[in-house]
Amino acid sequence: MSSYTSRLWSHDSQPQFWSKYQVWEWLQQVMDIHQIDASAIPFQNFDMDGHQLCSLNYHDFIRAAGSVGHILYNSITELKSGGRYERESGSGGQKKKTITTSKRKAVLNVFFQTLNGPLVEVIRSKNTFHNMSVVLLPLAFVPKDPRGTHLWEFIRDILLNPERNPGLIKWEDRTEGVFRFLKSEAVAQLWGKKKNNSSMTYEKLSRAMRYYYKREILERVDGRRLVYKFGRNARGWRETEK
DNA sequence: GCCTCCTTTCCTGGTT
DNA sequence: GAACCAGGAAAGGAGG
Repeated sequence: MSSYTSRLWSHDSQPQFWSKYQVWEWLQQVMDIHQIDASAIPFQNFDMDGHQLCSLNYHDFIRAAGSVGHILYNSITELKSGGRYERESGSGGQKKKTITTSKRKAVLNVFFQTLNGPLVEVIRSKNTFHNMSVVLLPLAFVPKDPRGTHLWEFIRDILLNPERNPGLIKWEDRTEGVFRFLKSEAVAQLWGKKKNNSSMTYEKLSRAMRYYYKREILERVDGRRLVYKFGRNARGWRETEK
């Protein structure tokens, strides 16, 4: 009785009463169980709550999710009938995934925004699901950190939305993720404003940036002042993620 | 209350 | 000399 699926779906409300978020949870669940690549599911077609989801017929699912549609349809049909959805034991003998309640709760802290936005890679780590994996999701589906936006995300968002904050930071090499601060103190002030810290300076901000080197969110760019580069653990800045 | 994470602050020393 | 870079150390704040 500790399986991920039974924990998730046995005590939750009927799918008819799911929120949008719970629909997303369910999609995640099906992806996990069936080892489906997230890119195979067009999430934008499932921007709906449980009531709307349950009103879809088989053909709607095929239209919305293509080859994965029948899996989703079977899943939701089982859940609507009050059953627990679990993957039938296949020839591969794959183990069912498990997740603890506390981790589940961490996921439930996520909230929804609108569905417009680029696709970004999301690392599922100990704060979400038990296994480290990477999935591609619409930005609006990305779990928000309860602590708020991280500095590197703040920087990334300025780069991705230059019209909002023109002339602060610019790409030096878009494909490589290299960028340069044009107005370092102005960026620091903006960051400070966001954090309600009027004493923020570029000196302090840059120290925080340097901590990202170790975590490979940023990479060093030797010999160039005010120049940084996104590292392998920075997500959502690549054009291909849109 | 303790722990972890993510900064924030201060600092020293080096480089441009 | 100013601005920036690098990184150690300690502390703060928030969530789990």
